[in-house]
Amino acid sequence: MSDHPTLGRILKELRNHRCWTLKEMSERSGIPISTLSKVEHDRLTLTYDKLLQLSQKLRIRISDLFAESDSAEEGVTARRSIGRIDDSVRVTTPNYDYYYLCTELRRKRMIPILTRIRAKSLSEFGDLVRHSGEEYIHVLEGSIVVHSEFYDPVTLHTGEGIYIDSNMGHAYIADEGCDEALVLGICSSADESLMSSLMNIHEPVGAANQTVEEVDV
Amino acid sequence: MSDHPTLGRILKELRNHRCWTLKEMSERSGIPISTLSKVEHDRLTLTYDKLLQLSQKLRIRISDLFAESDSAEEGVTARRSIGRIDDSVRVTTPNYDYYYLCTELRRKRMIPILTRIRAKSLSEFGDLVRHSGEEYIHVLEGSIVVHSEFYDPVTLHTGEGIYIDSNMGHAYIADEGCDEALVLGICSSADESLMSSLMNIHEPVGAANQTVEEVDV
DNA sequence: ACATAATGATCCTGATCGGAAAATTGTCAA
DNA sequence: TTGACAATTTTCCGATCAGGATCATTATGT
Repeated sequence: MSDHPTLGRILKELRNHRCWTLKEMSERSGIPISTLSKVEHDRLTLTYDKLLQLSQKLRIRISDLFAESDSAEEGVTARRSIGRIDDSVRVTTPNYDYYYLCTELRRKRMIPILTRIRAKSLSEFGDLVRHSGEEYIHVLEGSIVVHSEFYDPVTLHTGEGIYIDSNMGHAYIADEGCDEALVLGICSSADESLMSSLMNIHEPVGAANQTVEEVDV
Repeated sequence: MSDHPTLGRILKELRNHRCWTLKEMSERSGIPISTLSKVEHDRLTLTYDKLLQLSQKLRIRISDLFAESDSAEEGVTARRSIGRIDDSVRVTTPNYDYYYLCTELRRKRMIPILTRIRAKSLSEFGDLVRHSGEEYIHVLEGSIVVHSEFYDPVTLHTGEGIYIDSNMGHAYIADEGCDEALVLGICSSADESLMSSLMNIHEPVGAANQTVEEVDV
């Protein structure tokens, strides 16, 4: 069992490997010599910003600084999760009610979300939403109008869907004919990484008063 | 540019999405509430050891804490494709009728497929299907029975869904109560072109007599 | 009224971090 | 061998900050 090697050892090996002096490393990284020296002797550790600075100035992956055995997975997994709205995690925003499905599964490549659309006009909706990744939206009940940054609005009825790049501004609003609409959305989680998708996906930028509540968990 | 979100934002999004309170997160991570609160408000950052602690206690990978989008961040794309069954590509197999949606879009990360399920018994179905990737299946009409390699069969009714690792053997058959069932399936495409995914994904291995015909393309 | 959750305000101990001085190591000439 | 001398590394010190405890406040729901 190799314990986590210290940050000092990692930095020292990195520096030796590249045949740098402390001074050279200091100039490249923008971190003073004295600090680097102390880190290498485990008399000091670094904070978030310094680690980030090291990572991008020296072009190291963050995970290397933590000696993380990177993606070691891709074995035969056999996960299964049933998506029922009663077991979902509900997130309400002014425009949508989200029901996150299958939340018990971590690190999925896709995120299924049942969404009840309340907004009925673009002005009511506010700014277009944009985030990384892609998404497919399928209309389950009612009909919706899809507004987007680079296309004319289009109306989708029950049974129809749309696939879009999510970094294009977009907004789904309920069509005039119906009171509310229910859609199934699937968001690609950006880079096989659950977190980065959770970071960016489906958070209306600047939405102030979100309420988050669990339902039946 | 690299709009590096702050550590605070990242932690906050993480916590919100898992629907944890500060207290809960504190207990799980072993970091006191006051510290977490300050971090989330960007009044504080964390040092190496705390970041490591967060990573392993909460089972997050370090790179996620730094919002490191390892692989190249793509440019701004603005694709859009409407998925109507009339514009789909139809593929018939003994067990299923597939309607591939949004086929005009190449290189998508997900593949939406409307599927009409005809098989009504596992014996009639044949061997379980297995392929790479993950998939989410949502029942639109009727109800289905999901058979899989490592789980008991489960019945899904209209409005319910299931997320599975596709390399686990699986089969969807129409429930006895209904004649046919209609489901919306989304397959994660292992970042390959549409064609190769059409070739590999969702083809019962060894299915001999497939008919492929385009409808309204 | 009560409990829970989030935030803010203090206070404190110990750590980060950077500049500058001191110590170490190596090189070369007399 | 000895004494400059420079390059590299380490130590010292002060200003700032991490990080944890505690209490007060506000909002929300029961």
